[in-house]
Amino acid sequence: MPADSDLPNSELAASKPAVSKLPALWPKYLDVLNEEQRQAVLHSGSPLLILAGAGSGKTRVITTKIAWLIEQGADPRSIMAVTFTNKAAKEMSQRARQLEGRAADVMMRTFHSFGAWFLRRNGALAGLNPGFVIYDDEDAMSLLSKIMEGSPKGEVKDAAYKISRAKDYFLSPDDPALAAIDSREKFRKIYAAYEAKLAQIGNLDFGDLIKKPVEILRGQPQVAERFRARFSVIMVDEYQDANVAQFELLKELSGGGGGGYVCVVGDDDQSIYRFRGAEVKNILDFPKLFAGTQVIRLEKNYRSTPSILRAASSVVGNNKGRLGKTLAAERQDGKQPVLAFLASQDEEAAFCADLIQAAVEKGGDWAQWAILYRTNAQSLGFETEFLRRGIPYRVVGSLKFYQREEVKDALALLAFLANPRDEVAFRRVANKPARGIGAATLDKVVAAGEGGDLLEASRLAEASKRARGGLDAFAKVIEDGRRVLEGSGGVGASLPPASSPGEKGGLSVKGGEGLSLCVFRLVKDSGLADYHGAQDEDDGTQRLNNLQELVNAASLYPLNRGGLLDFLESIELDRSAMEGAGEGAASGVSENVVTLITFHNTKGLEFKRVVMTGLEQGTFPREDKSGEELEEERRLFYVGATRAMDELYLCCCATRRRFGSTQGCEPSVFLREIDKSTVRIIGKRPGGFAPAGDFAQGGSFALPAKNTPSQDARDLERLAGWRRGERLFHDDYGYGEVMSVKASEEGPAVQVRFESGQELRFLSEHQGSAITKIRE
DNA sequence: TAATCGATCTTTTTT
DNA sequence: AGATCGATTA
Repeated sequence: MPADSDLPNSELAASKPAVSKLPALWPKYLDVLNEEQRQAVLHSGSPLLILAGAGSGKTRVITTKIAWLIEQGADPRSIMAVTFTNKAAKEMSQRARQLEGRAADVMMRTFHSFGAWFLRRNGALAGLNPGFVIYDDEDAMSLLSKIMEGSPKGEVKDAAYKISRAKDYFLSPDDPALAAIDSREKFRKIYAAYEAKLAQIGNLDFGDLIKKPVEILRGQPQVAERFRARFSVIMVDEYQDANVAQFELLKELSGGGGGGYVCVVGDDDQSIYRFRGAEVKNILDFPKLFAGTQVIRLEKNYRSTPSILRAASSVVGNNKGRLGKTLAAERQDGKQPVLAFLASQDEEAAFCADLIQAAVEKGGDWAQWAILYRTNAQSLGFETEFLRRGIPYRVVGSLKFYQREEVKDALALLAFLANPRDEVAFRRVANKPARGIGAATLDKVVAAGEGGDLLEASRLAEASKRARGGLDAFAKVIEDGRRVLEGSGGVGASLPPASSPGEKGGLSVKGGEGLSLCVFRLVKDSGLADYHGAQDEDDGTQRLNNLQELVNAASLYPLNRGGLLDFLESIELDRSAMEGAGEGAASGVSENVVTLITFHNTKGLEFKRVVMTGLEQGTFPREDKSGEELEEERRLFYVGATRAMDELYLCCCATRRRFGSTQGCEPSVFLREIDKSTVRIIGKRPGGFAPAGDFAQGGSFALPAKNTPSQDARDLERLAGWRRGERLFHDDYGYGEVMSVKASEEGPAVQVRFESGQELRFLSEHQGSAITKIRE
């Protein structure tokens, strides 16, 4: 748990680390570091930029540095370490504590979590509602669609995206630079209206969690002073993913480098969040904006074998906009990376399952394996196959749980309880389950509320008799919930819920602990539990179970307003928070299971064995990415490949189901770019064939002996597995088309013309060759 | 106001 | 293929 007060630690804030005598353990901690790592740990004074390649011991450096600073006398509470993901924050905190127990008091959070923390304490100064609830993208969309009523969904989506980007770039509606995002006056107005509405409701979106703190720090010098005094050390991990607003926040908190000590760590080759505003420029320009910056490069890779590293580097090397690092492998070479051509995505799943099962039979752990894919949707095929074969797995961060309708509904009830001005939440649940409140009535209530308390408004607003009954019922649910929460309602408060907890309806409160009681009460009394429970009956879903999980998760929070806000915040900011919370399994402890994960989510992780799947044009890289976007995809490939310690597998399918129909795929450009000498190519490729004559380099060729000169063309084509006009991909020559199939002394031979214009003759039926058939 | 049936997309990636 | 959306109908 991070320190919870923002009071300055004046007496300690000033204590700058001074290199002096080392306590007993320290030689050990420092000895395991290489020269550059040690320099980075011991560095002090000027701003520091650590350019850390993949697997170069970045986290070790940061955590050791934190421990070192504490050891040197810095107050842990004066140190702030910011990351981008909760997972990274947790790991950093854990590892730092292993080195130095007092690191538990260091503020280690994500940027957004820090922003929320800051705003709860200082937002009131800027007229913000300290009881704000955080809107996710979906909530922001529904708010916007109300503002843009009548516009097609696509336009609303577009506007929502642009507003989000605008905030990433620290642009307000009145900023002239907003034109860089959308120059239309119409957009500026929409953005302004959205901001006004959000302010009136008193809630915040993700972008606000960064942007508002900057505005407060700029507008309220005394607050800025307090924070600069409080934090004398600020460290940022994964700095290549910082957006402009986050950079501004860093500047304000650190006093522009003139105040505390600033240390950022990043790798331009691993910048993969440009699409949401990350600016590699931040890392390139850091030395310019923080005067006197010292740069330390960590270029020794301790994670991967040389051939894995070479494969990864050969691809990312095709990018133009790079600082250019040369990562040196410190490990001995091991198993060559394998490039496998598969016939279909089903074979891909089977291939992965085969690999894993074979390895586990030889005594390996499931947990050594990770399956990587570009989009979350791809996890399904693997899940099905693994389930069938009994391979234990875990899908990381598919964030499905909080996107589920029933969970969003329950959260909306809580959000409305926390903030009765929350129009989005109100509209979502007021008539759920149906209480006879239609769209017209909802509008009436919102209008009557005039941006104020909608609970009050639902009591007072004019409505038809039927709608009146519905509104009263809804209001009662919320009022009861409030009474439970405040515990001050005398009679009503400590009383058991109207429907007693325990059995009925399948939903229960375990021991009636904490906030669970309130969540249970709301979900039950609103009728949501029964409503979704009925759905389960109909189509065998698990909605009630999901609601139960939510109720259980709430038990960790106290039954009061603060607990409610904390609960909602933790859910919005850390969607993985609930993983494993439900099954009662020992949470936290890593289980022995295979990891299914998107490329993006693997950042900062490592696995002994990694399978990169879906390496086809259109899947990875996605669609027609080009220019800077293609470079980002390439970096994503690099991130994925460098997660592997011992073994790396690359899969490319000849066909893939997309939108219902099966389509032929061409191999990813990344496979053309990859250094072929570092990978072993395999593939039970139907119709695959071997290069003939001069091109039959090495390898064991099982040439078909049969050769019947009398065969007609059709037989030959069947024998060869190729027809005239078919398209194919050759690892060395690229795309080509079959011109003819003829008999030869060595068996059926296929004449291929490549895009380059070059024509080559190949023999058919060969294993392990360099050609893939492209299926339409 | 709610339910039902076609038409129309859908898949980025995350805080 | 499946979900989602919107217009049409009860």
